[in-house]
Amino acid sequence: MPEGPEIRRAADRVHKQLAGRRLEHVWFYFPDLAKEAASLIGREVSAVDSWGKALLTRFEGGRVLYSHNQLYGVWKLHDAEREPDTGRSLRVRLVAEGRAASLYSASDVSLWEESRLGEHPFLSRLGPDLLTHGVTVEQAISRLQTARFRRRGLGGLLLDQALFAGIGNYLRSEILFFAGLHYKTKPGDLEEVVLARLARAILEVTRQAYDQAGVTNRPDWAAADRRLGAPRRRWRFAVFERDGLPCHVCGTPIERTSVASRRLYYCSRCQLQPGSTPST
DNA sequence: GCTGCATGATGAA
DNA sequence: TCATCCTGCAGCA
Repeated sequence: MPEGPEIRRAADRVHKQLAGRRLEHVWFYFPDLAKEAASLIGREVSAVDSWGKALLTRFEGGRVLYSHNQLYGVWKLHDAEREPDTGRSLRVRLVAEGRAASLYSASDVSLWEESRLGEHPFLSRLGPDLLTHGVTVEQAISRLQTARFRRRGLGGLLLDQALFAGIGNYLRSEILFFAGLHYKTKPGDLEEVVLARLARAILEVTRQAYDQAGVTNRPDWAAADRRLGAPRRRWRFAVFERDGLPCHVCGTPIERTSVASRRLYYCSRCQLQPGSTPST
């Protein structure tokens, strides 16, 4: 569950499982944290939320557990008595009133004092979270026009967590496709109306990924692909991982390239390179 | 069994 | 921009 929307969904699930309940057992794989586990017993889990791809579990008394799943971490919810059947390595287990949440495989976990969370090396560099910080289209536009962002190509820029926290590699391709923009486009070169279209795509695609559990494809396109019996990875996205397949809008085969050392998918006809004119 | 790749991020150059 | 770390897994012997 790697990108922001999926981390948000994980946070929701852990929140529902533990929030308002008192911890009776805490286990950490990491030696530094293991020493502190006992100090959390008896505290209530006050809330679980996320900021970009970071998940924050907050405890009564101002303690916060930071965890980052990177590419492979996963939270599992279960009864305290029942060990989940997974071959993965357990990193964190929180048990409150018989209910448990276990984090597997993640390697970036740390415990913080709420008041010092601003000093966290990763969190301190994050831009606003598109889902939790209620970013508006107007705010997104003005952020894209900020001096330190406006001169950078969107392909690299969208992955920069300092712009907006939570956008990852599949959202990048999807957002650019729905905005009809090429990855080399720079926000500073865009007319107001196009910039607004980009800002809306950023917000809407991210919101849809959250609502639809990571499905960013347009519902009717996804339904059509699904009817053809395509596997999930083929109908989940509008362009991502669809290289060679026809664009849903114009039929041109989707292309794959590499931008900022990550794969990026786009339609060369719907997402024209800045300065080029459409061919007929 | 081994290799390469992954929805991520860092640090050196 | 590149190598590197983290871990799991798909694909291929």
